[in-house]
Amino acid sequence: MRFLVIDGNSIANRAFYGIKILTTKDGRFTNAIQGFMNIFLSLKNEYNPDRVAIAFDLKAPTFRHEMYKEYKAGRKGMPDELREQMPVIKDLLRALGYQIVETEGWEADDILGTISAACKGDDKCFIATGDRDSLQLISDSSVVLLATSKGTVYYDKAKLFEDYGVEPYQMIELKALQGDSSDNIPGVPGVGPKTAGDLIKKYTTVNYIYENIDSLDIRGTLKDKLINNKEQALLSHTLGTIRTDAPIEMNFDAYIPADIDEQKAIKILTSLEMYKLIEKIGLNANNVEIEELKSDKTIAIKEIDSFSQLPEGEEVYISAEYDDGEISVISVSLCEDVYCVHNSSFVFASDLAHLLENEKISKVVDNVKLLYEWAFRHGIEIKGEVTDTMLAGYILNPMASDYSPTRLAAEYAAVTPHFETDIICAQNAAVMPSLWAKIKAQIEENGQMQLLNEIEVPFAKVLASMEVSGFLVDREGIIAYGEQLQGKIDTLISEIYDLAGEEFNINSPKQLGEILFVKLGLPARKKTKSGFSTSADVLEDLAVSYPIVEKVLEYRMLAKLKSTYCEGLVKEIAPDGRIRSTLSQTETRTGRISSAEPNLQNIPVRTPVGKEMRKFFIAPDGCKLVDADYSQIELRVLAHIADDKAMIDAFNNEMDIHTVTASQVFNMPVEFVTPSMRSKAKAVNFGIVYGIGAFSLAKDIKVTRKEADSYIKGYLHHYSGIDAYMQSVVENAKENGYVSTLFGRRRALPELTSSNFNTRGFGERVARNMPIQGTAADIIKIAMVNVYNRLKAENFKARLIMQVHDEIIVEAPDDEAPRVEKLLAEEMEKACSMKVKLIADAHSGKTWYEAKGD
DNA sequence: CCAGTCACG
DNA sequence: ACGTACGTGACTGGA
Repeated sequence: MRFLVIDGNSIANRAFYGIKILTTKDGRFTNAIQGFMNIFLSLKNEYNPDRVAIAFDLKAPTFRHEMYKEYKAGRKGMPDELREQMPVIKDLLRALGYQIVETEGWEADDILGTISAACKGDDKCFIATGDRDSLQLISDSSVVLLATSKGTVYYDKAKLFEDYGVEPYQMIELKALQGDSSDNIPGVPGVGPKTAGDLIKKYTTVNYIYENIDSLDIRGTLKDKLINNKEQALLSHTLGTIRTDAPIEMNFDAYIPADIDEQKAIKILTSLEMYKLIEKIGLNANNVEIEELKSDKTIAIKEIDSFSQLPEGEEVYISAEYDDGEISVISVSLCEDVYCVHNSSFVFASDLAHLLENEKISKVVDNVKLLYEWAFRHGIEIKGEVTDTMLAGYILNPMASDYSPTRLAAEYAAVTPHFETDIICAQNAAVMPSLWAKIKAQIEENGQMQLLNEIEVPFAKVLASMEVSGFLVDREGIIAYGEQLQGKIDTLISEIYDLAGEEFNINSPKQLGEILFVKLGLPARKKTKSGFSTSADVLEDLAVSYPIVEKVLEYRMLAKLKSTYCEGLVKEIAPDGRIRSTLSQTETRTGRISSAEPNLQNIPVRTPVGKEMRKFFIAPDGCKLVDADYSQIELRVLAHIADDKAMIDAFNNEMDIHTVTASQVFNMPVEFVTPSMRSKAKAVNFGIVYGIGAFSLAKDIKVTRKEADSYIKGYLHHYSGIDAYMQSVVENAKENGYVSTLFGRRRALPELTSSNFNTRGFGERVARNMPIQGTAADIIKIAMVNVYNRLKAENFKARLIMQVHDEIIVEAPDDEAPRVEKLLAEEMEKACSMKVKLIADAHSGKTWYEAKGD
């Protein structure tokens, strides 16, 4: 028999504090549930038990504690965010077929004790808990699986002896002497882990010590302390002893897991929005009847050979599966039935074109960017009204990671018909009509229809065109540069080894920390859980005094350039010499886009060596790159949203904002502002946008916290509109549960209701930042859609190829470049009219390096 | 698979 | 008393 017995309270606690905040859309906390299930499932998989019990405390004091409940009274109650999750964890475990064990007046660890004590011989007991108290339960038949912040640690007698040098039962003796503040067990004052360990290793038990106190080699103050606190020590011994006689079901066959109640489990998990977990447990939401969600309608999935068999309709729902950019199978729902066409005939594309180019048919697509890309590659234009469920899902909740129709249908409780198919895009198409009805209503209610149909959907087409275009690079140039870097890297490596006096892996922060701070004895500045911090801001301070540190920093910079940029980019170059990044429209929580495989939004620019990389991003022969970027878009947006007169005036008078800020923060005329003052003011401006604290600002610009604090005070005093805005945005967010941009994009902020100081602080900073970053993201999207449309309408050959948050890159024939520069700046500046005007600067050149202009 | 580090806005 | 700036993605080492 293999019995897994779990301290439910303790594991839930671990999970709650170990996982960052998670909530459902309507604000129910779920992080403890999620974490509990992750731990539970991995334990179950690893130890494959045939009996399982999950024990929970049942409030009222136990006998053991009743006598001494004053000692327990100091225990912190659990926070509400955790408390509300406990019943759900129990319900879920029951639905999955496991026994919950709780007995009035007994704590979970007594239940663990009772079960483990009954396991003898071949009956093995696996005790899972986050509480070291339970280590006393270890025996030849019982082991403890201790959940820690770093994972689960397996404790048997040997491991316990290794760590504590005592037998399991002696854990009680240790605790009786050293006490446990978290449990309000007093122990003997002045005796800590060290003394307690020594005493118990030598004399085995507390009783033995007291019975022989005068004949033992214990003297001085220690002896006095022991004698004076004898009663307290014996009391602590009793308090620390886990009982093994809890009145629970002792016929262990009762703990054999029962069958899963699929209906119930899926219902619970769906309401928790834990779709991944449904799969992980091996359930399939689609195969299960969820009465409330299923309509009585049955639809057919019809696999047809040709689009000519498709009935006519005015609104179709489209989901496709792609294989390397080509559609392999596409499903079209006309509300009634789903028609599924495999790409098996040479007329597939032209047949599909008839559907897509028919402007009388409106299309609801599940990922319109991919369809636009397919259409671009086939020279097809999608006509008629187009909208997208994925983008709609993102607008409603940018915190999700999966926007597939089946997942969204579960999230939005769409009424789905009965259907049966293994084809993914058919499953998607089948749920799309009801899903679209649901989310459309929600989008309308939120006033986000414009955001969806006039910004995001048209923007998807722009992104598609950029992805199809790609960015031309100089492959040979990158390779040559990489070799050049390698030469310097090799030199640095040998110099570093010389200075260190041995060879080691410089890339390993662990080994590097060991060399620098232990072997060479450099002054270590604390940091990180797992050892010394070797991050750049720590090393920079040391670099002036220690050549090896300077070399390490240089090594790091070059190694990064070589591995991430030279090697990483070369791998991604297509046969036509172009790099095609994936641009995601639903990745960020603020409305920005993200670029991946490769990321072209973080190509070096801040250092001269790094900036060289941009010389390899080029325009083809006869073309130029035109690059335009916004000047201070986020601060301008902030000035507008906060309606801050001083900042608005500064911008509208075309002042340098950092200099103006410096003159205010340092209280002097602009002409006396020094570069160092300007750079500090710049840091304050950035900090303000991020929701700043004095501590972090001080760290960033290396001034005292007090000074940093006075900068911020001066800033908010002068820019009083911003001061007022920063307060009101948080207040409103607390009231509404979300923040939003000028264009109605929202981000929910469940963190604001947290009782945890850090979590709440994070929520407040996000509340201050998201409307700014998000509005700027909205504006550049609008600009890009307008640029795209104008380039097309005015018959330019120029095409958009990249976006880097406040910067747009276009590839244009030489003769178009000057006009494109103008067009770009113009569209960017008029994308949004605010109290502050927007400024965009455009430049062109043969390479990205040249086109950057500064 | 995560933590540490570092590239960008 | 405590931890401390927003948003991303890629690479490396090591559990």
